[in-house]
Amino acid sequence: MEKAMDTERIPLINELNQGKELTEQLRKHLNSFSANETRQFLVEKILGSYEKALSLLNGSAFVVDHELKPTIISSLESPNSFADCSPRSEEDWVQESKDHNCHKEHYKKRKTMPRWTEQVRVCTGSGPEGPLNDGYCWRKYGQKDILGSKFPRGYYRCTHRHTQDCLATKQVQRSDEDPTIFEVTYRGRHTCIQAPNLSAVASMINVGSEENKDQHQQQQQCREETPEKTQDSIFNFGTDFTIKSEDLGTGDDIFPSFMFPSAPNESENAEESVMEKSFMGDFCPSFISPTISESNYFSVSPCHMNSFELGNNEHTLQSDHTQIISTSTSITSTPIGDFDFSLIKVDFETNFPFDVPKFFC
DNA sequence: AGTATTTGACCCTG
DNA sequence: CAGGGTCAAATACT
Repeated sequence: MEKAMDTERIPLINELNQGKELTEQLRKHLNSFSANETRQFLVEKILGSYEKALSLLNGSAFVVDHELKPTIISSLESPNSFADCSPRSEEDWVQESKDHNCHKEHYKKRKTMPRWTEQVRVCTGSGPEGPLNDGYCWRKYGQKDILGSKFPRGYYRCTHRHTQDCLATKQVQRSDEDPTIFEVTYRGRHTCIQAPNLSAVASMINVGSEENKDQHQQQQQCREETPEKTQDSIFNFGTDFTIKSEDLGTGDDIFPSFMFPSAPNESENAEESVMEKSFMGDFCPSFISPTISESNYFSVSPCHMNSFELGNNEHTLQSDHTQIISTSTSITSTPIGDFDFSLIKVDFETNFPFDVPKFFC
C-alpha cells in the first residue's frame, strides 16, 4: 500500500524537483546575456515538467516526457537541440496509435489534452482584426457548422504540426449573441519552437538593420504579415492595452493572450482577417502571455510603449481595442492556482526584452 | 510550384 | 444515431 503510494509520488516529486532546478537555471539565465531562445526553452521545460507533474496527480494519460539532461542546457543555442530534447509530443502518441491501428486509444488520449477557452472581444468600428492571433502560426484544417450556432466553428492547428510535431490546436467560434466576441478554445500545448518573435520585435525597432534580415524572413514564413503591416502594427503598439484575466488556473503553457490593438480593417470576414493579417502572429507568445498581478490585472502604460511610435502614425485606436473577456476555462486540466501564476511570471520575465534599452522611454 | 484553405467524408463519443 | 472533430482531396492563392 505504502509502496504503491511511493511509486506514484516519486515521479511526481522528481518532476517538481526538476521544475525547481530548471527555474533556478532560468534565473541564472535572466541575469546573463543568454539568448531568448535559451530562456524560452527553459520555460518550456519548466512548464512541461509541471504539466507532467499535474498529469501524474490527475492520473491523466497526457504524457509529456520532458527528460531534462544537465547537458542539454549547454547546447541550447543550437536550434536543433530543441528538437533533440523536445518533449515527447502528443504527435508521438498519435503516431503510436496510428501505428498500432488503435484509434480508440488515440481518442482517449486526445480527450485528456489540456484544453481551455478564452473569449476575445473585438471592438472595432469596421471589423475585427488581430484578436484571435495569439502569437502562434495556425493553419486552418476544418470548419463546421455547429448545431445551435449561427456561425461555423473553425478548426486550426499549429503550422508546425508536421515539421515540429506540435499538436496544439484551437477552435474559433464566433458568439451568437455578440458577433464581436470570439470564443477560442485551445487544445494541447505548443511543443514547437516558433520564430524568435521577440527578437523580431527588436528587429522592428531597428528597422532596416542588416542583422535582422533573417528574422524578418522567418516571420514571413508565418505568412501573417507584410513588413509594412508589421510596422503599422507595431506603431499601434503605442496605444494603451490591457491584459485582463479572470481565471488562469490551467495547467497549460500557452496562456492565450491578450492582443494589442491593430489597424482597423475593412474586411467583412472578421475571422479571416483576424487570422491572416494581425500583427500578433509574429509576436512572442510568451510575451503576450498574461502576466498576472495579484489583482489579475496588468496594464502597461503607453509611456512604456512610446519608443514604438516611431512615425507619424495617424491611427486612432482608442476604440479599437481587443479584449480578452475571460480566459482559461480549463476543462480537462487541473487548476493549479498560485502555482500557475508563478509560471506565468517566469514566462513573462524570461521572454520580455526589458533589457532592450529602446523598449522603454 | 509550393502552401494554405475549403469542404465533404469518415470516425469517435455521448 | 446525432453531433463534433479530423482527415484529405480539391481548389485557391501567392
